[in-house]
Amino acid sequence: MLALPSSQRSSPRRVASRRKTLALVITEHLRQEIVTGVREPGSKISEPTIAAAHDVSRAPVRESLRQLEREGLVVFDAVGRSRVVQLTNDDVEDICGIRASLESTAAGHAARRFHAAIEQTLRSNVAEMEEATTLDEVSQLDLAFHAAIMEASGRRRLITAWRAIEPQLRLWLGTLQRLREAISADVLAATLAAHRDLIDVLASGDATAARKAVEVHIASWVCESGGSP
Amino acid sequence: MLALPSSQRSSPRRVASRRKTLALVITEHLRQEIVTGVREPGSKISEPTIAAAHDVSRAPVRESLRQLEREGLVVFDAVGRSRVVQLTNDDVEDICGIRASLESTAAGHAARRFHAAIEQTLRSNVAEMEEATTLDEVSQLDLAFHAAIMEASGRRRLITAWRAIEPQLRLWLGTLQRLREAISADVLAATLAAHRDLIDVLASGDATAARKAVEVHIASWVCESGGSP
DNA sequence: CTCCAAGAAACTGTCGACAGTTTGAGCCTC
DNA sequence: GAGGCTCAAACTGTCGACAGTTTCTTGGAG
Repeated sequence: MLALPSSQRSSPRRVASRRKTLALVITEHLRQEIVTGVREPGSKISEPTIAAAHDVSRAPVRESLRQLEREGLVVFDAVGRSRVVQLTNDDVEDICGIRASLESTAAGHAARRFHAAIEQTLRSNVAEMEEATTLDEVSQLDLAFHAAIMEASGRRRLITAWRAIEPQLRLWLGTLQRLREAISADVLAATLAAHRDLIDVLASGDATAARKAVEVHIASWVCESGGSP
Repeated sequence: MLALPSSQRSSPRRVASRRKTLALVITEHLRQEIVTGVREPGSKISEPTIAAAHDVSRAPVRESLRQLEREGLVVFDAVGRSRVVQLTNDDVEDICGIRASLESTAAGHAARRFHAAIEQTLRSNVAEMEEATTLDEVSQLDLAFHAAIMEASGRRRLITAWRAIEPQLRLWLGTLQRLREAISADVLAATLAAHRDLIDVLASGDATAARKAVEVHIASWVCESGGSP
């Protein structure tokens, strides 16, 4: 079963319900397990089991699973059983395509409303990535960088759509990571360079150039290295 | 309150639970009410009220609302209250952009795997549209035409993403409809022509041309007539 | 007549329970 | 030893209930 901070399983439970619903906590936990591969693609997920593991009723678990379905990490069959999604090569290709489109559109908007605070965020992300050592750290920071650009666009709907596929990207990246060992210095250097360039383009305010730059960056990134299992 | 087929409110209720969950029924009903404007954008939605109206408990209602949230028709505030979404002009613009991107990508795939059954579906849709008289009918058929192209792509992920925004498109189209009265003959003719051309391009198997054609078609369609309230 | 406050009403998040269905396991038959 | 059948275990969909909050209402103070 799943490990959980002991505070939560034996305490009155109603304690931590300030704005942080149980469903949210469980969602995050399950998402983590799926993305990191602790739960294998295709493996079954049973509501009662998870409920018991978290010492809660099935209600919040149900909600979590629906949320994860929306994120594309869990799929339900015709009779309502859920399992961890198994991404196909086609899926990955589609996801990357959608992602590229969303991010390049967002970059266009971001270029138009660029300002110091955003630049600050992006630059410190790059700085952190320079220090990063593990492949996992780099991935996290890379996603964070792209997430920051999405936020910078200020477009509610674009952000929503991007959030809906981001977990799948993480899942896929995680799968790849478990196959490789470390990150090649070349790739890291290229990523850093691309990110720096991107910041400059955004700062220039040239929306068209920003869109193009993002498109190129994403296309050159992992997205066509051909999928998983 | 909401009207409902009387069979459902007084009968044993467990009757119709074959594959059709209550949540599904309620989702469809609410979706209909939202896109048709019966429930106004921004209006509050309370679980107990809807549950009572459908003569069910809150559980399926809850699930329905989450589903509608995923479809972008319902939004939840920080304290968990839900309301009908109010689309902004930016939202509409984003949605149309995402839609164009998804559909043009799908058209590319569809062109490569085009076959008689698909052509049949599309052509009969056009035929129906020629007969259509009301603006509503035309809208329905137009959406169905585009949905058919998405299906024809055979790309799971693209279809999922498209389904996630299609209801919002319907909502927005419905809003527009309620402002205008009838459909202009010009627009209808142009749409029909575009759809016929599209079928030919798909049949030719030229993926690049298909992508382009869809992009142009969508761009020329309602999506830039500038939004709602 | 306006503004604030206490109380009531309405809601959401979560729980435990039950019924009908589906999946699995074990046993019996060839 | 393989295959089919029966029964039990496990699951999902739904229900009604309760507790803690938030929101609306109504009465009172200024």
